[in-house]
Formats: sequence, C-alpha cells, structure tokens
Amino acid sequence: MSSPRSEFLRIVAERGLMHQCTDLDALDAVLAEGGPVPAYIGFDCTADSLHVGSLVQIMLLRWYQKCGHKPIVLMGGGTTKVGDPSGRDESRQLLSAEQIAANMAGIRAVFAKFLRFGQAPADAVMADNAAWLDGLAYIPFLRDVGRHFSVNRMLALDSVKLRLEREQPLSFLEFNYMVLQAYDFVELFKRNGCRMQMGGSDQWGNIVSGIDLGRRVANAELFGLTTPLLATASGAKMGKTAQGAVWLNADRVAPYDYWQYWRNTEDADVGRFLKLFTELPLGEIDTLLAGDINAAKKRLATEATALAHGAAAAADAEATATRVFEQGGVGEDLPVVETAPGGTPVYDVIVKAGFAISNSEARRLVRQGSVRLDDQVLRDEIGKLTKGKLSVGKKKHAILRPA
RNA sequence: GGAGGGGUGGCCGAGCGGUCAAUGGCAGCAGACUGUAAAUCUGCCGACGUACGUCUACGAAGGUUCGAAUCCUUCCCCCUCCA
Repeated sequence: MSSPRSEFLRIVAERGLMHQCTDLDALDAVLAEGGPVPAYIGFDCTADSLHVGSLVQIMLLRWYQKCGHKPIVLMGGGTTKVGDPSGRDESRQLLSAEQIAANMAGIRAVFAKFLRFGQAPADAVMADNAAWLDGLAYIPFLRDVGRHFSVNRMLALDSVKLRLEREQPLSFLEFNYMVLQAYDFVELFKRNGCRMQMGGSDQWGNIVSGIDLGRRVANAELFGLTTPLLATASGAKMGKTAQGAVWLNADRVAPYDYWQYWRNTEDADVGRFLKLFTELPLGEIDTLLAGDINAAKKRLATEATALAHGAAAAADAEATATRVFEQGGVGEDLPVVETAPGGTPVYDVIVKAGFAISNSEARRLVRQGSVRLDDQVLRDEIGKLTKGKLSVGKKKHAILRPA
C-alpha cells in the first residue's frame, strides 16, 4: 500500500508505530469511511501502574482518538487471573482478586492523562473482561468457542512453541490464555462494535486468534495491528533502569526523574523516540535532529514528560535540570532529604536519597570519591551532614535540609 | 510408577571436604575520556560495622567431621528417557 487514505494509518506508518497489520488495505478503507471505529488494546493488571514499556501502545490509542476514532481500553481483570505465557519462560505469579482490583484503579489513573474518556462517539471507554469471563460456564464455553480452536495450530504459535522448545513448563491454565483473549475480541465486537485489536508484536498470535474466532462465530471482519518491540539502540529493553521500571505515575517515578530518563536517551535513539513518544510534527523533528543533539534530547524529555505529567511539571523538571547541570546550582524538583538536628551520617543520607540501596554501598561510594557536598568531595564515610547539595556521581543530586 | 540428570549470589555459569563471601561472563554502580550520549579503559559489586571484625548465604531439614556449597539421610521442586 503506497499512501493510506486514513489519517490514522498514515500517522502510524510515518511515526514508526506499526509493526504488522492483518489487512492494511481493508482496514484503511474502514477507517477512512468516516465515523468513529472502535478499537481496543488490552492491558494486564499485573501492577498498579504502567511503565514506559507500554507507552507505544498508549500513544497508539492516543493517536487513534486524535484521528476521530474510539479507543477502548480493556483491562484484563479476568485474563490476569490466567496469565499470558507470551514471551515468558515462567508462568506468572497468580494475583488475588483484591490485588487485581487495586492494580486496575492505578492503571485507570494513568490512562486519564493520555485519553479523553466520556460518552461521546469518539470518547475513550474502559472495559474489564472480568465482566464476561468470570461467569463463563465451562462446558458451554468449550462447545461454543473451544471447538473453533485447533490445538495443532496453537502449538505452532510462538507464545506456546517457544516455551515448549525451551523445555519450560506450560500449564493448561496458561495454554487457555489465547482462547480467552480471542473471546475478548469477539465479545467487544458484539458489545461495542469493536473492529480492531492493537498490541505489542508479541500479541500477534493472540490477536489473529481473535480475528479467526470472530469470523467463525460472528461472521465479523476484524483487524489487527501490532507495534514494534522496542529496544534501545544498544539493545536494552525499553523502560528498564537499575532502579527498576520507569513508571508513568508520579508516585512511583517523579516527573523530574521521568524527565531525566528521556534526557539520557542514547544519541542513536533520539529521532525514533521523538516520533514515537512525542506528538511533534515530523518536520519539526527533522529540524531538531539537524541541530544540537542535546537540545533535541531536552525537547524529547520535556514533550514526553508533559504527556505523562502535564506541561507545568515538565517545565519544572526542565528548569531544575538546567540549574543543576548547566549552572551548577540546585532546583526545586530535586529530591529533599531531611537531616537530624545533630547531623546525619553521609552514608545514611545517601541511602535516604535513594542513591544506594544499603549502607555498605553508600560507604563504598564515599571511599571511591564519588560523593560531593556542594561540589566538594567527601572522604569521611561516617561524617555528619546537615545541609547543602549532595551529589553522587555526575547525575544524582539531592538537597539536604534540617528537619 | 521405573531409570537417569539437576537445583550455587539480579541472571548465566564454575567449584565438588579446609586457602570459598564462593573463578568467569552479563547486568549494575563509580572513575577517566566526553556532551547528563555511545564506545573504550580502570575500580567496585552479600549485609552490618570508623576499624581488628561479626553475621547471613550455595533448594529445605537433619547428620558425619576440628571444619561442608562440597560427604551421608530424608523431603521439596525441575528436566530427560521409559511405562
């Protein structure tokens, strides 16, 4: 297909958001007809927030809505009880119903930042597959849905095949996951007229299963579209740092740290990330890339932070970064550590600031000469501090303040 | 059910009675170089303690021994082949 007629597919192609699509031409025709076409992406409720690893999918839904279509966010309240075997060597730990409910609430809050929810035709809606999965009756389900699934074919799908090839166990529970996900798609078609499922490229098999099932049980023409599996230029998974995942909610990762995450993007990734994780026009991105690479990174950081935390928080993060890194000062967004009246030992302060996970590690940092107070190297690993700017290495800074 | 193989630090993977807090690789952290980048080189990398040191750790529980990740017993889990 040379040039898509629908705005959505054009953007998706231009920005590198698409990996595979089941029937690009037919989908293009449907989307170009005008009128909101509902499409969904499913999210497991395995944590109480989403992280940068899910950001491409979130951006996809955002663009989808911007193009006048209706995004459906499907919460896997039911499927999370089963666990998706895709891309994993071990089965997921089973979560309790309470945990799942709590996680769902957290994820909902993340989406509120990225999508417009409401009752209008192109407003986003949120669904929970527990609504139809929890009450399923086993025998009727097997007869109505199970008979359409070929075990022979399921065994050939990557999610199953890889596990078997690696001689890792695959329980019958997990084996059912794709059946349930396929059923979700059909159920969303029946309930919301949902025509398309999107997801990461590891979801391809699950998505196609849903399309097949839709054709068989509902005579529906459904579509699938996947995003590329993202890694940094040096091969690391997106969104993983030493401290853990880069979460999208401010409780877990402060806007300042979120901004820093993007600021430290590898050179080779800046262009790709600007297209994927900001909404800057392509022309402007080209201009940025033609200029100073560090300016482009700052722009990336500010734009991405604005999407997740709002423009004000993004501006604050950037202002703090400028003061700290370019002017050697301090900024309001730096983490604050309160010190005890008589002073708090250096190592203790380092741990409290989150720059080391144990006293031993903090002491080591001091011994290595990596710790500074107001840009003066500290050598005494038990010395007490009361106030000033504490720095560990080049990037970690915190403000000490007497309690 | 039978036969065999295996469970070691975040991961992979050596060790197979003392010199083992446990080789090596990856990941991570810091230093140098730079641009808050990458690559490269160097150092660090269980916890607690200013330090001599102490404690916890090699699937679990017992045992043998002056001394065990290493030997014995039982148990749990995983894999392969056979039924």
